[in-house]
Formats: sequence, C-alpha cells, structure tokens
Amino acid sequence: MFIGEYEHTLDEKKRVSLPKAFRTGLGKKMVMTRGLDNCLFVYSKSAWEKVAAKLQELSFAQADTRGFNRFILSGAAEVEADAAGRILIPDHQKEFAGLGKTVVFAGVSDRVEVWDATAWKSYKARIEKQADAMAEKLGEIGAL
Amino acid sequence: MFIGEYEHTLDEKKRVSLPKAFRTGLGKKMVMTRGLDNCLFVYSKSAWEKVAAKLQELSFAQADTRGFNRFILSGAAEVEADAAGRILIPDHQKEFAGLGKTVVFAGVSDRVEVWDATAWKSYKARIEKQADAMAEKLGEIGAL
DNA sequence: GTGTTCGTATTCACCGATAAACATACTGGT
DNA sequence: ACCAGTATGTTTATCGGTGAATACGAACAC
Repeated sequence: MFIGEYEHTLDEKKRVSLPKAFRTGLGKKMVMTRGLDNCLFVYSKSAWEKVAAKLQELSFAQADTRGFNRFILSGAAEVEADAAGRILIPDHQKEFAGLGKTVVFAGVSDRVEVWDATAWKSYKARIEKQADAMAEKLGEIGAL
Repeated sequence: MFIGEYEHTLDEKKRVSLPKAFRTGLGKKMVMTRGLDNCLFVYSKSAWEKVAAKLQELSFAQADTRGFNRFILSGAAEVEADAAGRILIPDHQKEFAGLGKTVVFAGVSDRVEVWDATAWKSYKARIEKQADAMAEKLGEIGAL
C-alpha cells in the first residue's frame, strides 16, 4: 500500500531517485506505464501482472478496449533501480507526462504515480476544490 | 474514543509531541491524512486499515474516483512517534493545513484532528455561534 | 510553601538520503 | 582503430530527518 507525496529532481540524464518510502514496496524491477490524467503509473512486478491480467480479460471486440490496451501496454516499460536507488525515465514517458526538472511521486494504493511538479500542483488544487463532494463520498463508504 | 482539546507547538523541524491522552489510543504507528475544513486527521493503524480496504475496492477507471483516491492516499502519510512521543508532520500536510507554530489536537470519536491554532479558534467561534442560534431555534419550538 | 515528578519544549549532534558532480564504460559512426 | 556522444556507475557534499540530552513549567504531595 503506497501512500504519501514526495518531490524529487531529475538529473540531466533523466534519472530520479525513488523515495525511500516506496523502494521496498516496488522492488528492484518495476513497470512504468502511461497513466491517466497525464501522469505515469509505476507498479511493482507482481502488481503489474495483476493489472496485465485484468487488461487481458477485456474483450477484443470493442474498439475502445483495444485502444485502451494499446495505450497502457505500448506505453509500458520495465525499469530497474540502480545501486543508488535511481530509475531512468524513458524519453517517450518523460515527454508524455511533460516532466520538467522536479517531479512528484504520489503513492496511490497499489501504484506510485509520477507527475510533473507543476502539473501536480494544479491538479491538486482542482481536486481540493471538490472537497465537498469528496466529503459525501467519504461518508458513503464510512471512512470518516 | 478520543476527546478533548490540546495545544502544542511545532519545533523548527516540524515535529510535535502528541498529547499524552492520545498516545495509547493511537499507538506508535499511525496514519495522517488530509481532512475536511483544512485540518488533518490522524488514525491509528488499525482504524486506517479499514479505510484503506474500502478505498482499494474502487476502480481507477473513473475520473472522480481517481481524484478521490489521490486526494486521500497521496495526502496521507504513515507517521511514527519517536521515543519522546513526537511525530513529524510532512511538508505537504503542514502546508495543506496551514500549520503555524502552535497547533491544536482535537479528539473526535475515533480520530484525532490537527488544526492550526488560529484556524481552530476562528472555526470554534463560528461553530459556537451556530450552536447558540440552533439552541434558540430549538427553544422556540419547545424542544429544549 | 517547598520539593518532586511528569509532560512538554528546546537545543544540539549525528546519520542517512538525496542531488550534484565526476569518472568510467559503452555505442555507433567514420 | 579512434573519436564523439551518450549511457551507466561512483564519489562527494549538503540538507533534512532522527535521536538524545537538557531545560522549563505545571500539577501534585508532603
């Protein structure tokens, strides 16, 4: 279970060190793919297998499902942390997520999301405005 | 069951000591999340696990659910009390709740809330006014 | 009123994580 | 084979988190 938010910086070679808090959960080898809302999803190998299995269950018959599959799978890459706990972000993913020098790692249940710091801030601001609607949902599931 | 209100101070490294009254109830490890009305919620580990389990059931296919998950999970952090009974407040949470040097711990049934002292005072003043108005209304109709 | 104890606040010192800089190894091209 | 450019690995410095020690103050007992 990943939770929390961490800000790190890309070096000039597109490497970032993973937040300490996520290293054990992700393991050495992980899978990084295009996510939704212009961020990247990072899964541990085992979590990725579950996601991949779910995607396979989706019918081939529907055009939108095929598109979704392509979106997720073709954008995926296996990445490995080096001795210093850094991962290398592939070019196309860096571009996809519009990553600048500082990025944000966000833990969201079974995945870690990678955001451009600026994009993250504006997204968060938008989400926070919907706090009232959130509150209702929280009540529904009995969280609060 | 947490009750009561305590004022403590943050040191220059964003640590606060937990009120003695809450320590046993929260345990050593706890989870702190963004709450409503710009305060933070602190749950014991066991209470949090219940919330987390419910959140995991939600799909990531829907935009509002994704936002909801991100709001709660990325805004959360696992914190651990040190030997002196202090916890470290992460940067983004300190910012979210607008915490200054003095903060207020408020016990609210199964969770503890953390407020900036000033915000707490004005919130309380607002609530108290509403309580008076409500009492009057209740009196009018003979309820009290 | 004085002394004692417990909880909180403050300070300092240390260690580890991160980030930047640097060095080495590799690749493709000429 | 050599060079340029790029990728990968290593080292060092800085900063923030962490733990320990001390100081302060309130509550209680005598």
